[in-house]
Amino acid sequence: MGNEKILENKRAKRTKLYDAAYDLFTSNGVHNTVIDDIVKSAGVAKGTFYLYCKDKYDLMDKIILKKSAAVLGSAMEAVEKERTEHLLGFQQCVAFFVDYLLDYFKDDTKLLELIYKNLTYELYEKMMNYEELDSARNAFISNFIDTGVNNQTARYRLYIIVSMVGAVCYNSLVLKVPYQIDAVKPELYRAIKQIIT
Amino acid sequence: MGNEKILENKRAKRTKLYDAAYDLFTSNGVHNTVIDDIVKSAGVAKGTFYLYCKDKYDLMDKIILKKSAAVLGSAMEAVEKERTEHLLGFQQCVAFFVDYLLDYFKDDTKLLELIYKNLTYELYEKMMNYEELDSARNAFISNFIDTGVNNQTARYRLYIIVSMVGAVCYNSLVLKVPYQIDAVKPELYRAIKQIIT
Amino acid sequence: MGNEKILENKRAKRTKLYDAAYDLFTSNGVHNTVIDDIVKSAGVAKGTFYLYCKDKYDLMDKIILKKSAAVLGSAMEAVEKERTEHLLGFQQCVAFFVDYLLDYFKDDTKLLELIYKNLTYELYEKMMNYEELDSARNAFISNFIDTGVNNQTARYRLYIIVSMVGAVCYNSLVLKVPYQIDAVKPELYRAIKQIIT
Amino acid sequence: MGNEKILENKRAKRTKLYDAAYDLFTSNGVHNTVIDDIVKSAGVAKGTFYLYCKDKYDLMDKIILKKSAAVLGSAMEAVEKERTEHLLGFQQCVAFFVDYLLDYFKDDTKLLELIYKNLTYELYEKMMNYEELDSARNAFISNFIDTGVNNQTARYRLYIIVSMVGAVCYNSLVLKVPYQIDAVKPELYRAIKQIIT
DNA sequence: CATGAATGAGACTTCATTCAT
DNA sequence: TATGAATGAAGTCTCATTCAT
Repeated sequence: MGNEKILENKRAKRTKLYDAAYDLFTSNGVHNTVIDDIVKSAGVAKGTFYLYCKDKYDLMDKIILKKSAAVLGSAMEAVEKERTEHLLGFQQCVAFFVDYLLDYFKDDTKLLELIYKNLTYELYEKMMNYEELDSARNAFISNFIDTGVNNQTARYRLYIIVSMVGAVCYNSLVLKVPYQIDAVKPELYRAIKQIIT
Repeated sequence: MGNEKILENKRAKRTKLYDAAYDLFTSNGVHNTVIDDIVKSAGVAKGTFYLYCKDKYDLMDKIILKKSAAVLGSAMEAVEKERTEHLLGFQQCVAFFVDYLLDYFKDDTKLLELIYKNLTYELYEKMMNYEELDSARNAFISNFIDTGVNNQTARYRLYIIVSMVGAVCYNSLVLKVPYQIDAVKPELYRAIKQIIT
Repeated sequence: MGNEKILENKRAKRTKLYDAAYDLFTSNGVHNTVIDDIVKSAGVAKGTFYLYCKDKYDLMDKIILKKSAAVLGSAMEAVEKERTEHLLGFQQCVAFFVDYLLDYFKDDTKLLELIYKNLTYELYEKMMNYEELDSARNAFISNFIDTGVNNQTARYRLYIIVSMVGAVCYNSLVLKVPYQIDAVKPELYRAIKQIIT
Repeated sequence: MGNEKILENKRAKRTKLYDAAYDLFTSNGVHNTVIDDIVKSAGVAKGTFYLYCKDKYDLMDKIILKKSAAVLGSAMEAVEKERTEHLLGFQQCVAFFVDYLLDYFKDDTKLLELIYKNLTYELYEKMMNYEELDSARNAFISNFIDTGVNNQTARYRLYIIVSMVGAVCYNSLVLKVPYQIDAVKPELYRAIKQIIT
């Protein structure tokens, strides 16, 4: 029945809004993007915007959440595939994971910037409630524990590694100071290895 | 002559503007502070603002620069004092330096937030041109080299450490996720030590 | 046949719309009630609203008309019952009538407000075309004439009394200034009596 | 100095806004007047509006207050002049006062409508705090007391008279139903006299 | 008849910037 | 220099109404 068509239409509208907003947010910044830009670019009426989001920042949060989950999800998938195919050990898995993200964000520094600049407590909490991520983190932690550290320590070290990698990525890829990512990479891997060991 | 007094007056106005803006930026965020708030709080007329700054973000940059330099300067001074008084080794100096900043920002998370959220390429470059910081960094690097690494490697490791400490500080002190700074601190110091070694 | 059921359904929808709108109009004011509120509260679709009313103010008029007629009708009924049961004289009838309305609106000031604030020429005319009210007024007038005044004078005095009672009610019950209705009541009755005499 | 000119300018702007708004409010109704109409009609920029009022209803309140005070003030002045010139008694003063207002609003029914439709508790309170009105009311009350009633009773009767006159005025002049003011006037005066006596 | 997603005109409000004094 | 009233472009958000299903 027609219900199907309507739902399809709604999905299309939402997608158009998300895509348009994503492009504008990453190209011009959230602050410099106005709702008029978004709806014009999406080809919908202004009122339609408010059927799908409370305001600009609500839309931004949703986009960041969606994109982050997508990136992390594909990274985790890639790690898992590599691990089973090539029987990677824990350190190799971590290195591969970091490598994957570095490569990804190298080609999409704008997304990294969007996420990094707009991460808030609330957004972080929401992100952590994504079950897929949770399972990945647990896998990470349990592998870590196998190396002989206790659970809490493993969690702290993971946190430190993630913070470090994120910050280096952001500085080198987005701010582009003071060193290019490729130059720092060997030392970054060494640091990770040192922390894990 | 009166010239002196006029200059004194101007300096006072500028100071009032800076102080008012700093309080508002850190309390309510840069985005939520309008120029009217600043001039009202500073007790000067709106037009006066434009005699001293190009716009809100120009003022913000100047404030961040000034405050950052002040914090880093006092940290470096403290390290130097401690070093000569207690004959600290390199690792101890680094630990003391990090400790100083952690303590400082624990009591002033708002400044950390202001700096972190608004750091740009341009601002970073300007900050690096402060000679005082430069000399400190050089001292750091040369100490580092004494441990046996080459100059470039030392610079990369310093960069990684600074990024890591900054990110952990920001996450734990400003976003307050996922762990409190005091809980992570031992592992953070261990990570620094591992990277230095 | 199903025709019956359809009509029943329509009546139910209309009733739901009226009831929902009445509650919202009296709780939040007509101005602050939007059509979305009404249809949501009534549990019907937005388009349905336009099958039953031209717009918000059309619905308001209908509601005011219906409610006013109901209140006046029950007041008149009560007077008539009292009159035949206790053989009330003219002045007593008037006092009883006013008393009835005062009591009624004391418990439903919101309705009084709705009526008073939105009474227009058109609405007044429509209200006067309700035959029940007409017959009541005629009874009133003829009783009045029996006291010795001519028809036109009776009508003027009735008009003055109604205006006076309405205004005092509105001020004391809705605006609640400057005096409470119970305090003024004795003087109000005295005034009515003086005008009738 | 130039200060004078600036103040003069401000006063002119305020006056232009008030006058434009008054004309629009009375011609088209408050609801149908938008801020754009007001500023266009006043020949000022939209932002200027917000230098002088919080919003449309704030401006309305101020206008009602100002106009009401002006009308009541001139009525009171006229009564006083008449009283001293022709040695009017209390009843004659009341009649003259009512007559004055009736005449005034006959030529300016729009103002009466504006006041009546938008009178609120808050506005009423503010109006009562105008000292000029207060002194007039006190004169009225004390004259009333001279006729032998106690203070509270005098106040109640005054309140009833004001309500009655106001309602009859409004109905007859604004709604124009059911009788013209000139036809009802004799009975209205009789009613006042009866209440006073 | 009933639905509710979509529309877009239009209302309100803010605020960086200017400029006459 | 210093002032602060005035500006008006630019933004946010609402909501009555339509119409395809």
